[in-house]
Amino acid sequence: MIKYKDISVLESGQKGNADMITIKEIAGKLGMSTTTVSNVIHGKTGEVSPETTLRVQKFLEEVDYVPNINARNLAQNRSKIIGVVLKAWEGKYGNIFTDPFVAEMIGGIEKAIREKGYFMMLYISDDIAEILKHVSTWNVDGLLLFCMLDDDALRVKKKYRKPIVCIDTYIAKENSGIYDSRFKNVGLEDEQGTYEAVKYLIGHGHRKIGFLSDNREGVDYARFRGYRRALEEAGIEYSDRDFFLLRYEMKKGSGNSGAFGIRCMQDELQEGFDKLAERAGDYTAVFCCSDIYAVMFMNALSDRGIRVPDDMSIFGFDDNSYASLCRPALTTVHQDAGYKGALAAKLLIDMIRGEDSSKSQVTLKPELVIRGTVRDLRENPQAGNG
Amino acid sequence: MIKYKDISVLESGQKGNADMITIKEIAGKLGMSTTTVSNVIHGKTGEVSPETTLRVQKFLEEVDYVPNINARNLAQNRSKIIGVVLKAWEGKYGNIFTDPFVAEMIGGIEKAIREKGYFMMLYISDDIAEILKHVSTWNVDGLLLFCMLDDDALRVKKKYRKPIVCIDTYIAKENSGIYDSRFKNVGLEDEQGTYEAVKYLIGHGHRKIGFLSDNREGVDYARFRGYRRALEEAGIEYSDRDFFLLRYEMKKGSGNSGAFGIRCMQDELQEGFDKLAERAGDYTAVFCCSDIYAVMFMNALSDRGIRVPDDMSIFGFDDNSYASLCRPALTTVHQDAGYKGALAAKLLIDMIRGEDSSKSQVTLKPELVIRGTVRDLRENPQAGNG
DNA sequence: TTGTGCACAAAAACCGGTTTATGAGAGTAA
DNA sequence: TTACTCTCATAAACCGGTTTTTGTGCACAA
Repeated sequence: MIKYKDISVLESGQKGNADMITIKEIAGKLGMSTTTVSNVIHGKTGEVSPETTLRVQKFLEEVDYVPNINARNLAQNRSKIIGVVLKAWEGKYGNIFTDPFVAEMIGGIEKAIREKGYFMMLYISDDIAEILKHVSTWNVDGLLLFCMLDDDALRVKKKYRKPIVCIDTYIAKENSGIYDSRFKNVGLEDEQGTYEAVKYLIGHGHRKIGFLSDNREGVDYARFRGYRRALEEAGIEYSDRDFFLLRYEMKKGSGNSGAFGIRCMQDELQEGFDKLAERAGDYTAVFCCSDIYAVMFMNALSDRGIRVPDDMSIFGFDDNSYASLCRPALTTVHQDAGYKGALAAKLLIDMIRGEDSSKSQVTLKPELVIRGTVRDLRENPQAGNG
Repeated sequence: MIKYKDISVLESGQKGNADMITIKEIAGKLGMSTTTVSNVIHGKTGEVSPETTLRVQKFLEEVDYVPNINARNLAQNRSKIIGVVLKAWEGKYGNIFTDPFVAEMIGGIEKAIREKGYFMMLYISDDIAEILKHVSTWNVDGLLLFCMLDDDALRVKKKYRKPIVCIDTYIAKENSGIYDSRFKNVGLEDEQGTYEAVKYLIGHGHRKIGFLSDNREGVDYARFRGYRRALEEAGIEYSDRDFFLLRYEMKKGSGNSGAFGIRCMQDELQEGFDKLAERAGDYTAVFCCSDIYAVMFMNALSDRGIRVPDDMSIFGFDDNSYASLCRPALTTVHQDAGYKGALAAKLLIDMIRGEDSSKSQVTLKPELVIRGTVRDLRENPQAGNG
């Protein structure tokens, strides 16, 4: 009976979001077209006379006009939102943010995104199918992927048509062709960093050196290669027993049955370390793939009376806040998580803006940070080492 | 010359987001109206015949149709996004996420939001003006505020017309009227928790008890009241000297010049604790307003040879991951940050959905967690206390 | 006087969905 | 036969912006 238009005339535009004034209403009240108002909003001087511009600006200010972002995004086919996706289980040790490395990285990402005038949508899931489903609906301008292995990253790329930057994804050689103007990676020289760390241990007289991690993929595998290289170079033999593998299971009965390694439930991580600590006797040093694991391992050692660094030396990785706060402070491989995240975000936004920076991969360099958890076993330590 | 429509006819709808198929195109290819397709998508059986429904569903599957979220949001005037806003300086100790309490809370929030089918936009700023500016443009369905004092929360409420839940905002009595169906708060019995902690210290023979914090507002002020109450009850006098106040400055020269307290730059926090530790001699125990400060303070003590708990007892607050990982493990007041965040998110989404749960404030109860940093000073300790 | 170009503003198409109003045809009761 | 209801489908309005196209009036050159 009554049509939309009639109603809107009757109620003079009081529909929908009642307290939001629209550009049409403004144009109506000022007796001009929406184009003119829009032009003023976008600072298109030259299209509008100075007087009109001023009049519009004043009015906009008066009514505290805020554009409807959905309408704007629809018209411009963008969103100014960056999707940040972590592929992670809940509770490696609590939730993924509790890992100081992740926390620092997210902080760096958030800041970079914000400073570039974008916004950040954060999404965590272990289920790649779920991730794929959402990724295509979000309509975000770009994607930042973290904790994602080859296959998953490839699948996301196939599904999502806009720019993507991965952090710490190690694309296998056979897939390395996927890097293009729409897909980049920011990583770290994990292998080299670990190589130098283990070389440092060897240089300080260690020969029985364990390698501690919870997996054999991605970043940790790169670190493992560095470890192996350092051992080989020093003529030290490696056996699988030297791999302090801690497999934890999300749910009872899950987890692929690896040939070796300690198993534990995700919420009983410390128990897993306690068991690993039983094997410590044969070693003088253990390289740990993350600081947090290093700290938990140190606690397990200390609980059985093994002192660090007197009885056992520990090398960590990341140099996160735990490393400097724990006592003895941790000797570790430093990487700047915040910077890494920020860099990835910047690369992504450059891609979104079409300012493409030729580089398809950026690889940062780690640094050793010597603190108090490595003992010098040499009989005549050379000067300058400690 | 050539109008839009002509072009679209010529190119058969190949404009805009080239790889996105629209509902109109689908309707065209199936020879039906968009209404019908839309009805199928929304599961409005009863409106569409079973055969048509099936035919549409099959086709949607085939072309892997994904609705344009901006168009949908515009039409429905919603976004399915929750805005999570932290008012924080960068780098209290790194960035705000590095605080395990915040990290755990964000984790809880993210999970709750995701499980309810919403998405999370994260925004951090110390600048309330900037926050206000964005808050009104985002068009998110609801807002979760954290680290926000009275005034700021009120200003946000004034600017943003949809549901808001604050976490740990202590609305002063004169403003308590702001709680309504659009505004709630989730908090903790901070005063009571601290009261019990300090009472525990007193019960273990401590009389000279310091209170350590970096501010005198919000949550920390509530804790301070609990501390004072416990002292008073035990007839212990308090002087401002007992307040171990650590004021840190974001930029040189900023910071209101308080009457007392140690000052330091934000990136020299440990130095600040070192100075605070100089005053430790007069005390047998210090209650710290957060675990992270407790750990840093303990490190400062240990650096000057003061042993915990032998020479000095420490009580923390939060029971975050540092508390259990540091050695000696920290005696502290436990609160479940993840749960707190999740609860706030759930409350908010209930409000968005119109399922209002009468309660305008939810206050959780803390618990003491006794570990190894408090010494029993009594000459004849009663049985059952450690 | 007649173009021609320019500054400015308005009209209308468009983004891609959702939703209301309308209608056609079949079945049924009066 | 008429009227009414029901089912299924379509047309068209609508959300609130942006952007292209068109139009008008005026100055200036030919």
